[in-house]
Amino acid sequence: MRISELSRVSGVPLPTIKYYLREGLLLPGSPTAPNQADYGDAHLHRLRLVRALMEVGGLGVTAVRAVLDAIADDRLPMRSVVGLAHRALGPPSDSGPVPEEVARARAEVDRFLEDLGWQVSQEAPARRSLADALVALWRLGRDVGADVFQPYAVAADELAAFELATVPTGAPRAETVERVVVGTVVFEAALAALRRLAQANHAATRFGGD
Amino acid sequence: MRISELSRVSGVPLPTIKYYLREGLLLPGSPTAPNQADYGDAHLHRLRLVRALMEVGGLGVTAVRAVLDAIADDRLPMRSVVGLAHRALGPPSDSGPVPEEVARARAEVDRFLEDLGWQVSQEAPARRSLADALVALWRLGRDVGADVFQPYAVAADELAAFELATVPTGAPRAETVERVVVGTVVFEAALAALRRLAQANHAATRFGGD
DNA sequence: CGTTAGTAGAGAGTGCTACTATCCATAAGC
DNA sequence: GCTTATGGATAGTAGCACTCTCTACTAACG
Repeated sequence: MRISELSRVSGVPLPTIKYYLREGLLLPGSPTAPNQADYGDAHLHRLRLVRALMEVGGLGVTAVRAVLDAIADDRLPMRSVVGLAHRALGPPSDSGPVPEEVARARAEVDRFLEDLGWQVSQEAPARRSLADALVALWRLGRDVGADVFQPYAVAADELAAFELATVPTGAPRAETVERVVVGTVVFEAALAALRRLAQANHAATRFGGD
Repeated sequence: MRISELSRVSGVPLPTIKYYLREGLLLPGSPTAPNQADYGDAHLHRLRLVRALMEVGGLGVTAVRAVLDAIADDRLPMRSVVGLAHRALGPPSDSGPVPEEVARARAEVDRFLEDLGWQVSQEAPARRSLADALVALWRLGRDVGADVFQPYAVAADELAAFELATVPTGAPRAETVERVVVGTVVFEAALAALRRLAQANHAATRFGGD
């Protein structure tokens, strides 16, 4: 199929597809002439993957490229790919000195995770995200420890166990990797949406009169 | 305290505080002279609230303003405030015609929520977010119904019930409202982070050998 | 066979957002 | 009285995700 058909089928504007090609998010089609190239189902699938990561997951172009590169690299062991996807999703990295409050929160989060018995890389960006959430609570006057997250940790653990268990075992590597990455991104958005819906439901009964 | 002290204590750059004042995110201090004003603890707290919503929650300036206005408006019933906060967090709104696939996903999500017995406003933006997640799965070749979200809905329901139950009853309205809004935003980020950490933990055992 | 529409590739431009810099007149602090 | 800080306002910046425009072609249609 040609680029215009790819645009029509996917619903992505043609200039945007060209932009993705320039940015290396899409592989070039196989050229049939100096000014003509052919795109296949693989391109369509990849384009949809890109859009899902950007629109549902909120990733930027560079983050998407990082994820795609990790998926494509056959030498990487599976769990590194998950780690790389998390790195792309998470905050960029430390810039400048870390306030004392944040350092304290990170230490508390580290201890909390250790108490849970979770084996997580020390560099996982989600550690910092969690610490940032704790700092935000402190700054708003909530005098809490990392153990406020306990109920969330229990729920997250159950969900993660379920998710990883439903990943098929025998499938080819690339397929498995993509499935895990898509699951990470899409179900994160879904979980957030469901939590808000559940909140709205409970708020109706809790604050119904007021 | 003066603006420079507010900047020093909060860690927010002074020009940024001025910007927030211009944008109406912060109330002006009480003027002590034509070019001097005094800021109190309320300003500091509000500034921290703004930063938490932006940095942890990822809200934009306009969304933050909408949330703050909703909090401040005493006439609004409590559950409307929650709804407004959700509206600020969620996708902006429909622009242009809705693809048939999306309409189908929305219908399926609506039926799913009805089956759950949840009482949620038809306009809740989280409905659309959830439908978007479902569409993304479809486009990536996963032939699933809205019931893939079942385990997530169970977890979300438990968490929401717990969260709303821990809101103190007797507190002044403004305090309660802020607590609920902060909880929505901060614990959403925390839950996402914990899910990734739990995934990393389970991935280590699941894909340990590879 | 000619006309029209589509194509690859690449550089420049756009619109938006969250800041950031500069200016000025005035006021605080030593 | 001199340096530094302040409020208020206007203008400028950086980054991002596109989107436009241009050139030199070529495919498809009547």
